[in-house]
Amino acid sequence: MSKNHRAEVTISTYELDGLYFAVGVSKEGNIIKCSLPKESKQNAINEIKKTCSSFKISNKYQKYAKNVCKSYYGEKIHFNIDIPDMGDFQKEVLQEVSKIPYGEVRTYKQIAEAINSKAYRAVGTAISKNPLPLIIPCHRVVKSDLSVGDFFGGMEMKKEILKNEGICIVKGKIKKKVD
DNA sequence: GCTTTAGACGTAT
DNA sequence: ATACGTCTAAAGC
Repeated sequence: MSKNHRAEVTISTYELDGLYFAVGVSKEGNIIKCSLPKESKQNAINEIKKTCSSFKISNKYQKYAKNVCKSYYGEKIHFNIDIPDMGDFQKEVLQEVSKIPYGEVRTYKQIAEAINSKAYRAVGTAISKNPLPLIIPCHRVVKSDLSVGDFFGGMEMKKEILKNEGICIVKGKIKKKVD
């Protein structure tokens, strides 16, 4: 069978303090996948590789990887992204999630309601498949009782990211800001 | 407070 | 058709 004309993805990585971040960028220049911080460069790259059949590694988009890193450490970054090929429902969910402002959280229920659905669990499922953690801030989505909830990279990581954004967490629960 | 139970619904197999 | 999921609400301990 002839060839695989699947779009080629360029993978770039960035390292800080022993943590490796990777992004996969399409030909059009959109980030289509990013990894959470990993302990090795290879792990970070593998995370991207899994989602594409054709790729090359280059430092061309290192700045994007760096921005992902910055977001992890609580810097407010704007990315121009394009939510990739997925079902409508999933897309709506991710779009809604990407609207959550820096330093704030929403619950799964609120996300469901925002798109006129009662599918709370499906929202969780959709978010779990978020290809762009940190960029699409799924870490800002928490349970209705304000406990942190799950996360692809583990609850600890979710908590850390939220703290880096200045969100206060006490005993695993989001603490409303007092000002 | 914690655990179980049933409910709701998109997705993967 | 069946099972599962980053869930919720209600009920019982």
